[in-house]
Order: sequence, then structure tokens, then C-alpha cells
Amino acid sequence: MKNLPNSERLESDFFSKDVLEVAPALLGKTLIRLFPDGRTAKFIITETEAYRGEEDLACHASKGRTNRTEIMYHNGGYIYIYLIYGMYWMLNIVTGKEGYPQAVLIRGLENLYGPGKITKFLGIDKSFYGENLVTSKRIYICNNSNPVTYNSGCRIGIDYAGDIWKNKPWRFTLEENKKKI
DNA sequence: TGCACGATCTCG
DNA sequence: GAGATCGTGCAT
Repeated sequence: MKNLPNSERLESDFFSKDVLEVAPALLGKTLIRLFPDGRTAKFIITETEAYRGEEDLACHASKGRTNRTEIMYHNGGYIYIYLIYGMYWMLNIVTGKEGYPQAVLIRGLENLYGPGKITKFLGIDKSFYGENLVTSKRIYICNNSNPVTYNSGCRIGIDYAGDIWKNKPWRFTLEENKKKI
């Protein structure tokens, strides 16, 4: 952190805002992972998706409060992680206020695109479920003061959610990153 | 207790 | 374009 100029760790007030505000705001921020062997990985976040409330049929919380979705009902700043297709861990960040389930899926990092590839490369698995980004010693996010521009589009892989939710423009991509993907 | 189904990726 | 592979939620 000390050799990352112009940046500081994001606090809980950042994550406690509505997911539709936090998801695009995470673009351009730096995700930092401290590995057990002492190595540090830093990546700019380039693509996110918002999942918002029990009424959002694409959001896992649409099934209600269960063991899996429990963490999404907390106030923002926690990690929600789950297994997809039997082999890939998806990294999500819980946002918003207590009792209103929502989360941001981290889909892309600079030079590391793909939600499954991100967790594989960063060594993130179920043990990170419920991790607090504000206090964790192995993963956190830093602010970058540079302003960013972004585009929005439809979320990926949620055909089952129905037209209304499928067509919400809740996927956000860093504009500068388009040419790199 | 069993079953169908993914917020995906890699290989052919 | 298909297969890998398993936790979860919902139906028995």
C-alpha cells in the first residue's frame, strides 16, 4: 500500500451506498491481494455487474435469505463468493444497507479478464466467503483519484431471469479498457 | 435422498 | 459447439 501513490483503502461508507452507485464507482479502483507467501498482486478493476434485491430475478437473493445468500443481507463491504458450473468461484462485493441484499460481481481486471480466471489466478475460494474488505489482511480495494469514464450494457449469463431483469443495463465496463480486451 | 441447473472456461 | 463438475435449492 505504501508504494501505491495517490491511493487509500476504501472504507465501509463507500460500500454502503446503493449497488447501482457502487458498481460503476469500482471501475478504475485497485484490487489488492496479499498471498500467503508474501507476494502482492494489484489489479485495476475494469468490469463489474450489479445484482440488486430480492425482486431482481438474476440476483441469488431472489430465492430469499438462505445460507448461501445470507452475507448479501449485511451492510456493504463483505465478500460474497459462490461456486458456478462446479468449478469456478465468483467474486462478489456486498453493497448497500443491512437487510437489503445486493452485490457487485467482479467480471474483469486489467490484463485478467473473466470472473472464473480472476479467482483462479488470485487464489480466491470459499474461504473468502464473508471476508471484510475494510479489515482483511489478504484482500482489499484502494481508491484511485483519477476520474474514469465507463460504458454500460446487459448482464451476462442470466437468460433465466426474464426480459425485464435480463435487459437492465447493469454491467459496467471501463472505457479505456475496451481496446485491451 | 435425489435431481436439474447454473453470474464459466478451455479445448476440439 | 460441447464437456467438465459440484453446491444449492426445491421437489420427493
